[in-house]
Amino acid sequence: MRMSDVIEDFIKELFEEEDMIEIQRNDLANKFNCVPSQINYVIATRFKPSQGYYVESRRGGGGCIKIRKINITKSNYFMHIINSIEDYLTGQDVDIFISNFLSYNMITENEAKLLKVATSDNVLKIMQPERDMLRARIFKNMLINLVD
Amino acid sequence: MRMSDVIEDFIKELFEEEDMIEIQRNDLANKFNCVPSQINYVIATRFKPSQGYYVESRRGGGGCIKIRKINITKSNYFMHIINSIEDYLTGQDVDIFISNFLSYNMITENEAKLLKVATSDNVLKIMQPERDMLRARIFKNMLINLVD
DNA sequence: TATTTATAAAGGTCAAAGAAAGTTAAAGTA
DNA sequence: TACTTTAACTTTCTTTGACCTTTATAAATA
Repeated sequence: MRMSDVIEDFIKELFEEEDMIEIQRNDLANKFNCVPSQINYVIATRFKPSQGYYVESRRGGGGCIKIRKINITKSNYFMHIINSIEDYLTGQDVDIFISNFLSYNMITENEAKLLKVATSDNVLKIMQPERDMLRARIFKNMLINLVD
Repeated sequence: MRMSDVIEDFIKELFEEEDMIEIQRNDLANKFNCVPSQINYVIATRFKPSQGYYVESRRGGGGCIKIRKINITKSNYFMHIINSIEDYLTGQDVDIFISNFLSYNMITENEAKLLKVATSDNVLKIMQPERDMLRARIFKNMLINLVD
């Protein structure tokens, strides 16, 4: 197992209790017997905002690195999306939503495929504008069921 | 016996215990005294998706190749169900299918909810017999996406 | 006492070296 | 001819180290 993965796991375990953790770069580097900049590497690659983490740090004596886990709860996120969808929805809109859900790890690959296919033109196969209307209903209702 | 066949057999033996295996290209090449790219050749010719395998890999230090074997019985089962569904499908039929899928652990709870809601009367809200027809299309197409 | 200066203690950046795996094309073989 | 083996080259990710910037604190000075 890569050193970076070990460090990543260690940091993620710290989040089990708290939403905001503080680490000291040199301490960590010491603990895992690596150079300090490897800690930066791990943070840069595994704790990006797109992965739901926000990092800030302070240098100098007593300095430290704070990592906050942005916990947009899944239900808040989905409810917001659901409310933002009007009565009609195009296939393109759906694609954009789904790729966002995936990049925020809100849904699984399988769930993505189900959302996509159940709202696809090929499957709905009815006239416009009823099709976009039906698509909106199906999509919204599916999302409601992903809110846990 | 060809080197490629030996390597193929070796990899297939690894699947006896697990559905997902991890190998290191250079290690394998070393073990069988061949060039690393021969491993790629074996994977490309013997572990294609059409042969029921799905491959992903990571480069760089500690990199590896993961091969997943898709569960044939599961896909057979789904394909059988899909083929057995005619042009029309009632909400009750759907309920029965879903509860079977769940009891055989073929799908997750979330997937079940998605299948259910995307085919429910409340959501489809169109006249019969078009409703049962649309339901059949949606349901079948969703299932197709759960195969593998 | 208040302000400046020096020093040490953090963390940051970036690029080179290293470690895998991927690609492709030529050569060999059945 | 089709499949296999080999090897050179490419891409991606990780590790390492040298050098930089910021901050806190203690010492020196006005």
